[in-house]
Amino acid sequence: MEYTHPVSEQNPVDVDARLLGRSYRPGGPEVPSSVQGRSNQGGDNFHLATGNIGAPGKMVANEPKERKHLEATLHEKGRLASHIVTSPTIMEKNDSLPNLGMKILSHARNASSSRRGKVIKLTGEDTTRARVLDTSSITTPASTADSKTRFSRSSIRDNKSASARAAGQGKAEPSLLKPEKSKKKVKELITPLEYAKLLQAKLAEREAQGKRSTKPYLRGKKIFYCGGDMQYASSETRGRMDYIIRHGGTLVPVFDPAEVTHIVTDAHEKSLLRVLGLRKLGDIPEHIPTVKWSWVLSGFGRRNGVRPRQPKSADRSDEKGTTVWQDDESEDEVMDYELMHASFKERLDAGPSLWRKTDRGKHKENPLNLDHPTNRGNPSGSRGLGAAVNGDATSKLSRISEFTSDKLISRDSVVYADNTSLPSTPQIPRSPLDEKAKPNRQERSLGHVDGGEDVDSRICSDPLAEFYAQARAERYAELHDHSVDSDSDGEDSIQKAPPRASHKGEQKRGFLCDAKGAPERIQCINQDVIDKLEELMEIHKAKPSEEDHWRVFSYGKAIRALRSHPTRIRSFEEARTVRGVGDKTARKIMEILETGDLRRIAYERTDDVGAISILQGIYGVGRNIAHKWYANGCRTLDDVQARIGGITLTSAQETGLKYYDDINSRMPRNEAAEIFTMIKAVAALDIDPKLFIEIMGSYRRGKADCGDIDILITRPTDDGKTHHGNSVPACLHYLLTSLPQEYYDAFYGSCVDKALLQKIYVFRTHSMILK
DNA sequence: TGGCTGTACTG
DNA sequence: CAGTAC
DNA sequence: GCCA
Repeated sequence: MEYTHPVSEQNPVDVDARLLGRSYRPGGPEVPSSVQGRSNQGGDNFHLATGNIGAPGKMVANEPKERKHLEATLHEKGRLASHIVTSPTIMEKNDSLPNLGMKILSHARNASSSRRGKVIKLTGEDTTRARVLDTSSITTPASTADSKTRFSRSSIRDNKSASARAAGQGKAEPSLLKPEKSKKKVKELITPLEYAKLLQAKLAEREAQGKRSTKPYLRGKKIFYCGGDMQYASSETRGRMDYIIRHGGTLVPVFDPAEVTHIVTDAHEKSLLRVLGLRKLGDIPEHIPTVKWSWVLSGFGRRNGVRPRQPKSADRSDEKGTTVWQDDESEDEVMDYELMHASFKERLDAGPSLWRKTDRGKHKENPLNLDHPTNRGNPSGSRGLGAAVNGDATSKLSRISEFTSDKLISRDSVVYADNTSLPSTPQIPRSPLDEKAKPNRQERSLGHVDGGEDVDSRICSDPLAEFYAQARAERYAELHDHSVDSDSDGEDSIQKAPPRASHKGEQKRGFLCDAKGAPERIQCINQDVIDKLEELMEIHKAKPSEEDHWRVFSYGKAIRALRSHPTRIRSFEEARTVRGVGDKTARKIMEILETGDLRRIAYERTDDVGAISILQGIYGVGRNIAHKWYANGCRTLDDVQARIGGITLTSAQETGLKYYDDINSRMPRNEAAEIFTMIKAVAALDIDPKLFIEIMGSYRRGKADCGDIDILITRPTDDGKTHHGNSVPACLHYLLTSLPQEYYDAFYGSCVDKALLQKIYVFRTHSMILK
């Protein structure tokens, strides 16, 4: 059977299907219907047979002069960092599988993506360009670190200590029951319940007399107080009960969920539960917060009408060193948020939720308002500490991948256009990339890597142009199929807008990268909510506990679901309908909708979070290592570099540190294309012209920027050669080692084990997982 | 109440 | 085996 | 933190 190139023009191959491993059986020409169904014309002739690949000599032998250019350019580009990714999953492990996969991470910062030449003829014309590699090594993201760390628990502590002071004063005040003080001897015997009743009675009496408490900031709070033990009220307990009454609170002697608004206790969980007659904390109704005594005190001496707020970042105190509070609505909100004084972490969120309170109409019609300040910008990628992807490179890109939005496929319908809208004129290569005049070599038929110099035969700005239509089709398909998957890049923040989405008279576009020019549009309708939840999730990522770990898991799920939620969420109930959003998250969502903020974020953002996040940003450093290092005194990348605390790094971590910024940042799409093109050329020129090498992953899915470059390598076997033996591994090895040293370092040296090369691995991109 | 994707490399 | 990455 |  004759080998037909997989991506021949008439037959855009379904790479996904191929990767799924069903399509290619050694020696088996038949193509599963699944593949046929998805490939344009049904007859996918691509198959792989066993045999042997070309002589090793061939793979290393030639050293075309172009190669030097490539290397020089690659080098110059300062691209780097990565590892081979093996993704075993798809098929039963099968050594005969022909696919190799590798990922190249890259960084975007220096991307002088405007310059682009023919694949082969990259001249050294701009050697003056900054060599990022040299400068990018250890960059302490001081600003980031700073802003992250400074906003910390200290503010909470401040509150607490203030509270403590207030507590002293509170206790110092004369007892409400002073007259009864005479029964001093008996006081040891009074139970809290009795004492509470006594106090209430006294209060009623006083009120009957028209006396009023001076600062009744606790008015309306129906408090069940639980001291350490409930046998007898200690003097402390009595003092506190006293205090509560004095400040307008209501002491509820017997716990009644229907009446009590707050449970105040500093006791242990067990004591409280015993007193309440409950078995676990979860049995306490959600609407009743369990708070520490410090919460009660938090309103002491506070100016009325002013609510404390977790001061934001740097400007949290003025010159006088006093904390700047921010005014907020209600008069009665003069106390700390309950969650700031939660007695039990498990019940942090318990309490009267804001949105219920405000249901009473206090709030403006805000909830339905769509124009919340969308804190856009840093997509807070999982590692979000790296240099931000520069937006202008990305925006420049927006034009590269335009194509008609009509139904998929026919590759001839793929057009390139400038920023004016476009008819299908396959002739206008006006990509910014081409500004410097070098039309990129572009084979229409993707797989063709004929070592020849057929450069220039095609003009196209994007090596993968052919795939756009298909990718677009995939997206389109996704739209009609709700099994939305996430993107492991964490980059899937694109809204899956209907393909028709037109905007400002601009051409309809199919990819998010195309839409990049219309930033406000590509965001989800619930973007503000998502941002906040993501922020909280990022914080939890830096926490050590299992609990937090799963919380992150959960938030992630909820956030993904929210992204594809088509409508603006306006009610708790609606939020709950989203898969993955439970009661807690729904409440958080409502809080965000109503206030634009999420108090829990401030609460969780403790001192260590910022530093831990930074440490975790190092490739090879996860939760545990990060905390270990933190405990050893490391706070910054410099600390790590200095091996503060005597920490040791694995080789992967060293590399991760060295290329911190690179790994943590994304490159604009065209840069990925550039690198890929070079790699592809190396593969063709130096290794084997028959190699089928294609770019996958986020690039293929049309993202505007890429965190890495996913590459699929395989080889047709129509010539009877195989992937077995040393050949393919050698190919890969050669490919890798042909990269400039810097690449090799990070890319190969650190993360790749030789063992990897002993086998043939399969790489799959995320988009394939689901179907 | 237990489970949360699943696999492979490093040390 | 624990830790990490994808 | 969610879900079955």
